[in-house]
Amino acid sequence: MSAQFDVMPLTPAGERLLDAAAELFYRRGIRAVGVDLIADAAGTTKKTLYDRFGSKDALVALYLRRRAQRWHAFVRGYVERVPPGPQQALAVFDALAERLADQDRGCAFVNAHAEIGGTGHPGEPVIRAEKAAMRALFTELVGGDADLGAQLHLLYEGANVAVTAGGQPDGVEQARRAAARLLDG
Amino acid sequence: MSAQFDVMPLTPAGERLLDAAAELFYRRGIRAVGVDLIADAAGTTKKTLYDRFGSKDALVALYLRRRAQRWHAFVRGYVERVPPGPQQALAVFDALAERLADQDRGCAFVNAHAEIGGTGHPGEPVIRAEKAAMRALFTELVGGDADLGAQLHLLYEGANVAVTAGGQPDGVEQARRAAARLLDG
DNA sequence: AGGTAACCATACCGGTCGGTATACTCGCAG
DNA sequence: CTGCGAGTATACCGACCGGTATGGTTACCT
Repeated sequence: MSAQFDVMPLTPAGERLLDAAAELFYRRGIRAVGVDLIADAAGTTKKTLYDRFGSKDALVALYLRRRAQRWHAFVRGYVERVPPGPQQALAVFDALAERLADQDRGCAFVNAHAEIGGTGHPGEPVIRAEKAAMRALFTELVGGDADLGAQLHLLYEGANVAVTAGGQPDGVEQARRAAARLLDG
Repeated sequence: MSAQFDVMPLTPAGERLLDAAAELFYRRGIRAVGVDLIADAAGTTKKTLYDRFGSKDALVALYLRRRAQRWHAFVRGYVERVPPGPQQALAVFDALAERLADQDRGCAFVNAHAEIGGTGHPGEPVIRAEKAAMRALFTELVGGDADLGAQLHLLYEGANVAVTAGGQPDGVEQARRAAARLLDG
C-alpha cells in the first residue's frame, strides 16, 4: 500500500508549521528543537501549532509519516526508470546516493529512533513501518525472495550509517557493489 | 591501536558518575538525560560532576570513548576464540547477536550521532573513529581486502539498524549469511 | 445577521536545563 | 600542624521546555 504514510490535508499555517518542523527536526534533532522555534520559523504562533496538531509528539509523528511517504515516492520514481529485472534493486542505491548528497544527516527514521525509541512515542510505529516497507520493496524487486530482499536491505541501511555517522564517502557505492554480488550468486 | 579509546583513571565518585551517565545516555538518549539526574543516580552531586569532567559535553565524549573501548575488547575476545581464517569475520556477527540480546537500543554511536552530529560536539570524532575501527577490523580479518572488509562492515551496521529501529529479530542472522556469501565468492 | 474555522499577538504556567557559588568535612602527605 | 585534593550539601542563576489562557481579527457559509 503506497497510501500507508499519507498525511491529511492541512490548512496553510499548518502546512508551514509541518514544513518548518520537518526541516528543523531533521537538521538538528527532535529534542533539540522547541515548539517556540518551530512556530517562529513558520511565521506563526504556538497557539496555531497546538490548534492544528495537539501536541509536539503528534507533530513529530506526522513529520515522520510525511517523510516516509515522500522518500518512498522518490525511490519508486527511480526504480520505475529502470526496466524490470534485478537492476531495479540496484537503482534503490542510486536513489540513496542522490539523497545523501544533500541530506547529510542520514536516515531520519534511524535518527528519530535514537531519540524516541522505547518511550511509547506515537512516532515509533511509523519508524518500524518505514523499515518494513523498504525491506518489502527490496523483496518485491528481486521477485519475492524474502531472504535476498532482507540482505539487500541490510546493505542499504549499512550504507546510510557508514556515510553519515562513519564519514565514509564511498559507502553507497560499496553497498551497490556488494548488492550486485549477492544478486549474481 | 587498541589504546585509542582509553579513558584516564578516575576518582571513585568520578567512576560512579561515568557509570551512571553511560547507562542513562544509552538507555534514554543524551539530550533526554540531565546532569542532575546523573548526579543523583551516582549518589553524588553536580558539583563533583563539574569538578571531575568540566562539562556535560566532555562527559558525553568520555562515555563514547569508554563504550568504544569496551565493545572492541568484547569483539576481539569473540574473534580470538575462532581459528584464523574467514570464519573470524563471521564471529563479529556472533558478538553482535549476543550484545543486541540485552542492549536493545542498538549502536550507541549511531544513536549519539543522531543527537550530536554536525554540531561540533567533542564526541563526534569518537563516533567516526569507532566506525573506522570496525571497518578496519573487518578488513584485517579478511586478510587486508579493504573492499570486502568495508562490505562486511555495511552488513554489520545494517543488522544493527534492522534489529533495533526496524524491529526485525533475524537481522543479525541474515547479515551473517550474506557475509558468508560475500566471503565465498 | 449569525456562526464558525482559521489565524495572530501576547502573556503566563510549573518545571527542567546546563552551569556556578558558598561553605563545610574528611583523609592524607609535607 | 598545615595544606590540599576529594567529596557532600544546598542554594542559586538565566534560559528554555511543552503547554495553556485570553482576546481579538479576518473570511467564508448558511
